[in-house]
Amino acid sequence: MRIATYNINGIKARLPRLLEWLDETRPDIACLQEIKTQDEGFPADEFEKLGYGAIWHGQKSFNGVAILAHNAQPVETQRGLPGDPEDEQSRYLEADVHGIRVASIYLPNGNPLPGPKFDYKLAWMKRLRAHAASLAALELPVALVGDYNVVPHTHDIWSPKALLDDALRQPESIAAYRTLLADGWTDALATHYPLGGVWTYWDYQAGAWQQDHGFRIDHLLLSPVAADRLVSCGVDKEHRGRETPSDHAPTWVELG
DNA sequence: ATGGCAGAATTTTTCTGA
Repeated sequence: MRIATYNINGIKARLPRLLEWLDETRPDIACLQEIKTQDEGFPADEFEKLGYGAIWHGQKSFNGVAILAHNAQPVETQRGLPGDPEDEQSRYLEADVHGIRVASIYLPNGNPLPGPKFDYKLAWMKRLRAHAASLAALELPVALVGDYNVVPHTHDIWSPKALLDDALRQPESIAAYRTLLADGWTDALATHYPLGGVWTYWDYQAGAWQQDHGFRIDHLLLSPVAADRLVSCGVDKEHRGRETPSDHAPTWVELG
């Protein structure tokens, strides 16, 4: 079974690319981020034609997450990250499907820093850790996948000097990510490619794609039971080089 | 020190992203 995460940067602008990717790679579960539409604008019919059931949590202009499942309808278990009733941003959606509990995560970027956006990022990561701990107690395998907006190591970016002043590479952001992993979550790509050098994002600007100036921020975190089933994982890098692409590439795990 | 690009909603600009 393959589970993929894909920050599509706008589901309306990206629909042809997204349908093409689904048709070509047929993931069993696809978690999407940055759908950038209100609930009414979600093109569920288009996914149904390809045999995908879907749930989504939209928001006007920004954010927004969704979960697609091949030949199945995801059963929603959580909408919005618990822990702050005043947080109205659509960044977390969770479901049971194909025998696994899966969450689609769009973690706050946190720029600029210092400031309220960076504070929000760190508070969000703290809430995620608490909620993840409650999921770890389940009997089901669990996968927390999405755009974490954290570059975990210096070997996860094209140059260790890049983004040093950015929220994606701040010591506090990285520490919060490592604390989450220390609770027992496996970063699938980090485990499979321990030397790094694997990118999931390339900026639209300054010829980043052409020069392979990327970094790794899309992560698939597996509970111990799910991690035991990890067969392979990777990035559908070629899709980043197509016409009018997202700035992220689809990233996936194969579980046995 | 700054720009470079892209998407959304409109406002031919502004905000957000990473």
